[in-house]
Amino acid sequence: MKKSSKGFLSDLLLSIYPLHCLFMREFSEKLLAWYYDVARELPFRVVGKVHPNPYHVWVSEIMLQQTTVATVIDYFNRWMTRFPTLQDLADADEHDVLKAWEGLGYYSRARNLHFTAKDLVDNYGGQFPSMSKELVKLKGIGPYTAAAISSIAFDESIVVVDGNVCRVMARLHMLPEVAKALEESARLKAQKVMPDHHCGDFNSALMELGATLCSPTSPSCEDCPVQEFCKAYAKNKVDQFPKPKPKLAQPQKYGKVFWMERDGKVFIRKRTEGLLKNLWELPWVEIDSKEFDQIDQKPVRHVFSHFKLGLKVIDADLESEGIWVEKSKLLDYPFSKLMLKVLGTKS
DNA sequence: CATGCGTGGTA
DNA sequence: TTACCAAGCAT
Repeated sequence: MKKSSKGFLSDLLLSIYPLHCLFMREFSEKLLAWYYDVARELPFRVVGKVHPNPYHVWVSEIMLQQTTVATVIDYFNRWMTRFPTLQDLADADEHDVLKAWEGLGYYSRARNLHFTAKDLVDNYGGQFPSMSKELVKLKGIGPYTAAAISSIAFDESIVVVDGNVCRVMARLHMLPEVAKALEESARLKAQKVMPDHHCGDFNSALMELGATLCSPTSPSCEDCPVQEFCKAYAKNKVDQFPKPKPKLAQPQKYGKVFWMERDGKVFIRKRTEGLLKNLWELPWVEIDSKEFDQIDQKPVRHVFSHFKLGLKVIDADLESEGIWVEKSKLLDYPFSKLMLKVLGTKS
């Protein structure tokens, strides 16, 4: 390399690279300092060092998908009592796994958790891979969860990109994208300020910031540890980021539930596919709003992720695929929240 | 890449 | 009451 070009490069690096480094370090250090100050004690979190138990991290991260911390805490504690180790989960019956998940929603998470526990025991020597690029191959583990496990339990320097991180990055850099495109922009921006160590803490800090100060509505910018880096704040446009994505209306559906009781036994059936797969239910069919209105019963209403459902319960006596269960044994079976509401009306 | 997949909290 | 949204993944 010629002397002149080397000098030019040196000048360039001296003028740009240190600035970038400085920004990176300042941002990360200020964010981490804030997090170490405000971090809550949680049964599935260890702050200040690498988490010693990948199984705990895995289970908690799966539970935390689209689910609030407050809801997860009790489920996590009960789960670890019921299935203390990966091996315990691998050895369990799916019935018991779904029962432990009952009420938490998105039940494929529980089915995949069980599947992957067996997969890890059978094919990975019961050990978790430490790299996110390996973890992501496991069923139920996507880019978010893979990065969460590898950073929190193995200190891999890879960012998690969830709704919080997308929102924080969208505001810091005034990112104009929405949905998938925003996720990729946010990933690039976040990875640039990702430190080499304390990676799990850094990721947790980013998410905690989004979950508390940098909230969707009425963020607390005055208390923000990284306010000085925020472009949207500087331009007084925090409320314009991230850009809202167009949403579609949720259809309303109706149904009638058949309450069948003989000799103290109640008829239930197991769902075998699709929505709420492998959970149990009282038999029911979808009906139109006209028939729904003609049934003189107080409706049970429930909101699913993509439609709303109203159900009315009628006494019936017919035959179909299913089993008869003692009323007192009904709750041994895993039901969705919807069915628990329906059962609640009959007790 | 858009859509299907639960539930609870909050404005 | 409605609308929105929360530490996503599979297909």
